[in-house]
Amino acid sequence: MRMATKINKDFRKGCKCKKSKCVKLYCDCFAGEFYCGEDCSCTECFNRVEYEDTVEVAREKIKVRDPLAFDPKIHPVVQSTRSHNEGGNQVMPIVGKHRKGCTCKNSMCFQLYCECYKANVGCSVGCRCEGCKNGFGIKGEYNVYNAPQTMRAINEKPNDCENTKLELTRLEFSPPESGYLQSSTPLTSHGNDTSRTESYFNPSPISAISGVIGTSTREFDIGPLNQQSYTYVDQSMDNQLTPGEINEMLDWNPNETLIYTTVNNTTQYIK
DNA sequence: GAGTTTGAAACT
DNA sequence: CAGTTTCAAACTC
Ligand SMILES: [Zn+2]
Ligand SMILES: [Zn+2]
Ligand SMILES: [Zn+2]
Ligand SMILES: [Zn+2]
Ligand SMILES: [Zn+2]
Ligand SMILES: [Zn+2]
Repeated sequence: MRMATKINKDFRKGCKCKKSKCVKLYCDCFAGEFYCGEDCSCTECFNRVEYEDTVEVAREKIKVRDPLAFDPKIHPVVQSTRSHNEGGNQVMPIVGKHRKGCTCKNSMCFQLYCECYKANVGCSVGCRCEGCKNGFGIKGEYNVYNAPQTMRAINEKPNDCENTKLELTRLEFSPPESGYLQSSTPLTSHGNDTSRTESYFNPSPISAISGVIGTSTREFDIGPLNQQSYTYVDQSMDNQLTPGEINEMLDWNPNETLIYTTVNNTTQYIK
């Protein structure tokens, strides 16, 4: 099964390293396991194919110190799900968490100095930032960007929709404090096109007022064992209200239980 | 472009 | 681990 390919728009702009010789993690090219290219204006660069042995030694040395050094820094957070076929489930990571978290002291996490902000993700429990003002999610604040990792998707038929093609995907998770949140999105059938754009509903109360916050375009593939896989072509966040602003508008208290369903594009609060 | 600020990476 | 230094990018002017 092929893994999803991330397309980073700012990908590979070229480094300007002077002292690291581009064989330390200071160099973004090296850190991303890329050789330096034409766009780089580095000095005494060893991060080139002709020095591949040197590069390999340098990589291994760093891996001894930290085996995860070259792993992705941003881990996806499952925040939306939709059924695609009988019993099938596709989950889409839109947002993520920084693996280590940041340690910002003076930039308040709203400048590109902050690795979380730079990666378009909110600060999470792993961050040790001070005075966090990360617009994607403030550390400790309960919002979709700080979504807990314990999430599961449950597909079921709504009570009075037995004879329809409607199916509900219920996303459940336990908020950090207490409470219980449910979100439902109606099943939609899909055609034979291999590339398409889908909209996803946020599992938090954000969907109650703004609906779509993220879109993705992806290409489907049928791999060995008839497994469905896909490659991301593009992802974007449309609604740029911060989670904090949205939660404030909703007067949403994470300690309260909120249950609602969305059927035929109508949101109904159960209580 | 030069100089400053910043926080991750590297080092002790 | 913690404290310090090094480093390249982000930022400012
Ligand atoms: Zn470099
Ligand atoms: Zn480079
Ligand atoms: Zn280089
Ligand atoms: Zn930060
Ligand atoms: Zn952070
Ligand atoms: Zn922060």
